[in-house]
Amino acid sequence: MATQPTPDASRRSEKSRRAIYDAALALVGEVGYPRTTIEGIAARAGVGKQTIYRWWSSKADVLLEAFLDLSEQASRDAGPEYEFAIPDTGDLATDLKAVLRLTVDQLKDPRFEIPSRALAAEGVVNEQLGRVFMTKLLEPSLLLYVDRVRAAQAAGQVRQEVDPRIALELWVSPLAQRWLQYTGPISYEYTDTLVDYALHGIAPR
Amino acid sequence: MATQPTPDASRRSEKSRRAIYDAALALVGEVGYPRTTIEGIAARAGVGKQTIYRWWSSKADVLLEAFLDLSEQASRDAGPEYEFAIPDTGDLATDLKAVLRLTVDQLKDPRFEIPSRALAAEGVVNEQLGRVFMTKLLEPSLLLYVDRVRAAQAAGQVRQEVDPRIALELWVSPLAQRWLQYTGPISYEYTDTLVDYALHGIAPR
Amino acid sequence: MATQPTPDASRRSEKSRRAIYDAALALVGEVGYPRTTIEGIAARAGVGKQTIYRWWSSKADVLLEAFLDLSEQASRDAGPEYEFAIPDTGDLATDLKAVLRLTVDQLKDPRFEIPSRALAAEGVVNEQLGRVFMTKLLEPSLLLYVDRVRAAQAAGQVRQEVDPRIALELWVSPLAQRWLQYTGPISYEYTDTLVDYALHGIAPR
Amino acid sequence: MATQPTPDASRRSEKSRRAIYDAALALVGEVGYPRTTIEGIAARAGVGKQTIYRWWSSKADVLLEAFLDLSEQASRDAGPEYEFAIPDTGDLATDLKAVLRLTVDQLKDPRFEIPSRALAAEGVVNEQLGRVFMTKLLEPSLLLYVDRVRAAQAAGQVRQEVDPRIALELWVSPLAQRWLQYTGPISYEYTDTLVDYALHGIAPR
DNA sequence: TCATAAGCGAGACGGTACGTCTTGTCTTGGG
DNA sequence: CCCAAGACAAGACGTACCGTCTCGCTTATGA
Repeated sequence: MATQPTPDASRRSEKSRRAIYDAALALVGEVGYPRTTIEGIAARAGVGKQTIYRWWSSKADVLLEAFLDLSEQASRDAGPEYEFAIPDTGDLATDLKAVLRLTVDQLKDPRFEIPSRALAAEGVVNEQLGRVFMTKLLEPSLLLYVDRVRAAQAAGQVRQEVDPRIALELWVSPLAQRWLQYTGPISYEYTDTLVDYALHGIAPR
Repeated sequence: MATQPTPDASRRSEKSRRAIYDAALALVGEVGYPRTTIEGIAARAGVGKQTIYRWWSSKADVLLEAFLDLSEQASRDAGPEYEFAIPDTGDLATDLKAVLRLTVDQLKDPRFEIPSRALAAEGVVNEQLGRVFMTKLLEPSLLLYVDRVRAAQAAGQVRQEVDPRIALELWVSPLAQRWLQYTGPISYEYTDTLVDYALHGIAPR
Repeated sequence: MATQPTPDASRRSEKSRRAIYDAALALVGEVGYPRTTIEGIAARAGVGKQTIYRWWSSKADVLLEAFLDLSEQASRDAGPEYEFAIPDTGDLATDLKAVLRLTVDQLKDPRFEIPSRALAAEGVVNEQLGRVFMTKLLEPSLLLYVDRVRAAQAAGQVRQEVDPRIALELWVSPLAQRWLQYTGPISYEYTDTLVDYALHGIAPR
Repeated sequence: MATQPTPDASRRSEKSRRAIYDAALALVGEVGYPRTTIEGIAARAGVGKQTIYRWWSSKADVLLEAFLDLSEQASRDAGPEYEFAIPDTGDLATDLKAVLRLTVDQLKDPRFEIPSRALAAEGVVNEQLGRVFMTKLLEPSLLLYVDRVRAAQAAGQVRQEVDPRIALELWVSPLAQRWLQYTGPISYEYTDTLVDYALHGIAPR
């Protein structure tokens, strides 16, 4: 993410950065990722192209940071500890279903959908970006599930030998794939079902 | 005088089509999807650009057909009914683990990996292509799982009320996501674990 | 003047060439040579930039050909043998003065002045262009003087041992320098004087 | 807060000025005028760009002063009254031929040739610069010729009614044009011939 | 049998965007 | 308050591809 001869970050224009984030997100939302261009972002942000090339290495990179910034902002707006924690009512199924319903809502919020879909797509084909996308955006959310599953193990609601990192994929991945690859519709009923199958399996009990 | 709308398919050059498929797959493998261009495919195939534009609507479209063709070829080579059927030994867990191990191998075969990753990525961002990709490439494989799960239901190995279309996502989606989004390593042990969790859940039995 | 991989001249668009010539001359006239850009020419001509880069190697090259074309056109318009011939009334002084007066008029015609000044300037600093400019534009006119001086030698009006190629510089170069380098005003009186000095010298007769 | 309009010349860094002159002349010599950039001069001189923009208005302006400085230096080095005076042996032809031979040598000295050619070219197209170039560099030399011709008139070697300012163009301009526009080779023999033609004309005596 | 109309290779065309370079202005921190 | 350093908005550079458009050249009927 470093550029050619190491520009001096302390002199960086905060105003330009903000304008670039805003322009990038707006354009992706309006015309889609492929038709969003660096020239377009620069023009919309009222910024020279070089200012973009100085601080980012690619369109994907700009958008990734813009989206990261958007997420952080949303977190801050939502209040300190409140959001992005998984509730622990004592009943794992109930808690997972609740969180997944929120996730369904968020996946359908166009404010997030278009840029995150664009980034996910780019990450599929561009491994470097994919890994950053995973690390910075996905991983933190997944860790919350790991914690919740561990708590459930302590409470005797999940078997001790279960690997939480794999367990969470039983509900996260199906939802992710339906969303990303249009392999099926997304609904509260669907996520509820996923949680049930994940907890109890499909075999006769 | 209408040129584009109705090219006469009966006069189509089979040689050019083959050359285009080969060039497209070769280029995607060598330089990656984004740096594969229609001009490049045409030049490599020794074909005029118009010959590509006459028969396909986009780079993604060319690559999709090329990949479809490659898959069919592979099927034919592998023998008539042999491949792509899920075995039915009577034990669902055993059968699924076996098939998933084959899938793991195939995902790591570069012959398939690069083009299918490229198509999957494009499909994420381009809904129309995504749906074709889903319908033509994914769906047929998924249906095999549906059939196998139905058989298992008939044999009393899976609960009657389970929706096979959702059940299969318990093992297919986690694997797909790890592969597509680099969210974790892929191994036989991992897929075996997925099958176990899917069948019996993570809750105490 | 050849471009990268030898474009096929027979397929060249005459319309585009004309449009480029017109746009180039117009722009040089309106904003001057340094602020005339290839992008500007392309935009004004309604032409892709590549069409310019395909056929010309530089802005100077475009303008040179445009100006050459303009000159040829002017010649054709003026009638076959009529223009650009030096009259031969039998009196060298009279003939030279008449031609130089026409030259003075032409140097002051803005239609010619701006582009030819621009080309001359570029030719000063760019030897390759300078030589083409000399060969294609200046030389033909100078040869007319050579012929006229030779005729005068035959008529006994100029000494036999005089080199016509040098002689003509006695009136052409002073005029050229005043025009190019603003070293002095240009008038009929001035050119008349030049002819007198050139014929009879400045020493007492 | 007015920065540009009135820089305080008394605080000007002499070291920077010298470094800029040296860098400018060196770059023009090495890569030619068009590829000499203000950024390049600043970098080479170890100077901020603003230091150039503060004191000069353009690349041409920098180079003009640098060249002027170089000429003055050369004058000083050559001794007080010695150089740049036209000898007066009593014979105008002899004196002019001698001076022109020195001029020929100087025109071929690369130390002077590249920058002065660059300045001359810029002056052709940029009238303001052209006039400064004329006034500061050309005029002083031409005045020497005016003086010498006047002396010759007093001595009866040149006709009284001859305008010295025009007379000198008979030998200066042809030489200048051959040099600037590559219209012919430059040699001692050539300049000698020019002097002869200028003094006695080309008509039979 | 032979014109005739299609597909084809080639590649010029009008465009758009790329990533780089330079301009002239502005800002920061050091002396 | 000059200076070195360099970020900034602006915009031209020359290149790469896009998708459309002609050009001649097979080639394969169908009149």
